[in-house]
This record gives sequence, structure tokens and C-alpha cells, in this order.
Amino acid sequence: MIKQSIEMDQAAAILKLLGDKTRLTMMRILADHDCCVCEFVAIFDASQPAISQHIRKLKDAGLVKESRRGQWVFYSLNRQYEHFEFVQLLTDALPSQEEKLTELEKQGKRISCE
Amino acid sequence: MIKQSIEMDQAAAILKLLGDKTRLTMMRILADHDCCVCEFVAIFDASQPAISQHIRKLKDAGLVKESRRGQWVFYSLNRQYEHFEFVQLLTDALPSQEEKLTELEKQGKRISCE
DNA sequence: TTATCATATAATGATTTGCTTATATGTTCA
DNA sequence: TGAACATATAAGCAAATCATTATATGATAA
Repeated sequence: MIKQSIEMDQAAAILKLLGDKTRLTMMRILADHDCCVCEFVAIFDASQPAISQHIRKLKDAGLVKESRRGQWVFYSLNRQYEHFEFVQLLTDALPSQEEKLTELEKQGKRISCE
Repeated sequence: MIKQSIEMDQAAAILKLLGDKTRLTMMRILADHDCCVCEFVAIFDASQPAISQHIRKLKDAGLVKESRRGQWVFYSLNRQYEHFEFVQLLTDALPSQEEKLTELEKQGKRISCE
């Protein structure tokens, strides 16, 4: 199988989407763990609608997928996304955001509903 | 020397800048050749001020540098740019825009003033 | 079933973006 | 020097973006 190269307009659209600190950081976090909306709200210290709207953009573009677990909605990377490798190339170049999660745990705000 | 990782806000700023098809394509072209403004105008079939304004953003951010050659102003990648490697990671993942240049040559619009 | 928690959506407004038109600047050449 | 060419800048405007507030939806638990 010959790997199909991404087209310029698709690449530009992805970069535009990720050219926002909040969304870019979300993607970097999701590269390591699934996350639910309320965790993002806590991490970014942002309003719930603001976070919800950022996630929606990522979801509409196909970069993330959602799954409801009880009352929570979790998001994860969509590894079937057509240009997942391109996205991964980017997130791999970014620093781990692990501290944001450990910070959450300290505050007892980490959700886990396994 | 430990390679310093790019910070999230810097990365987001770069992606935002490159999240525009015209600017992204410019960077991909510049990865292969220096280019002058009038070539970009021909390639993108855009107005001269529009092109000039895109280039200015790239220049202000430090991604490209300019050099005047006679009446033309040429632009090239700034390989000394702090996050050049990050930028290169991106452009390397994009398809060559070589045809755009060969197209120009066919039309006799390629500038060369060596 | 109703209160509560988690999330999404809608409406609105301020800010940013990217073009256009008009004009200024800098270079070359007759 | 002045005309022509290449480029930059400024001003203005329409569209896009991103937050806010208010409200709707969906799930759980008492």
C-alpha cells in the first residue's frame, strides 16, 4: 500500500484547528489518556461551554471520538482518522502534559470509572 | 546539548500561522527554493498586497527571511529560527509543490537573477 | 419522579483575520 | 530625472473565531 500524502488544504485545515493552545493541549493529553469533559474544564480552568465547543470542533473534524460512560462523556483520539499519522507527528513533537493530570489527581478531580 | 522541547503556546502560535493554505504552501515551496514575491503572486493567483501580507506574517514570526536582489525581494526559510525543526517536521510531511514552479517556468514567469 | 450532576447547544458580542482598494517606497533603466 | 516595475503599507470591510450567558438534554440517585 502506497501511503497517500496529505493534501495542502487538508493539512492547513488541521493546523488551523490545532492552532489554538487549548485544542492543541487537549490533543497532546489525549495522546496519553482518554479524558472526560469535566477533567478538561478543571485542567484548563475554562468555562464548561468553552471546553465543550473546543471538543466539538475536534470531533466534527474527526480527530477525536466520544464515548459515554455513565454520566460522563469521555473523549479519545480517533486512531482511524484519515490523517491520524499527520496529527501524531505533531503531538509527538510536543512536551508531555502529564503534570496537568497529576495536578488533577492531587486535587481529587481525576475521574475514573473503569 | 539537550534539545529543548517547544512549549505549547509557541507550538500553537506556529500552527495557527501555518493553518492557512497560502502560508502553508509558501513554506512548503520555500523548503525547496527561495522565491520572490512576484512568483508567489503568480503561483497563488492572488493580489500582490494579499501575498505581501501573508509573507509579512511569516517574516514577523521569524519563519522566513528576506533578501533584496535588485528590484526583487526574495524570501527563504530562516534555518536559524528557534523552532525550525518543528516547522521542518511539518513541511516534510507535505507533498512537494514542485509542479507549481514548473508551471511558472512554462509560463516564463520564473524569476532567476543569479 | 424530581433534584442534581455532566454535557451540549443557542444566541450574542468583542476581537481577529484576510481580503480589497488606494497609496507610498524603493529600484532600474531610458 | 522621470517612467515603469516590484513591493510594502494603510484603511476599510465582511467573515470567522472564541468567549460569555442562558438554556436544553441526558443520566443518576434519592
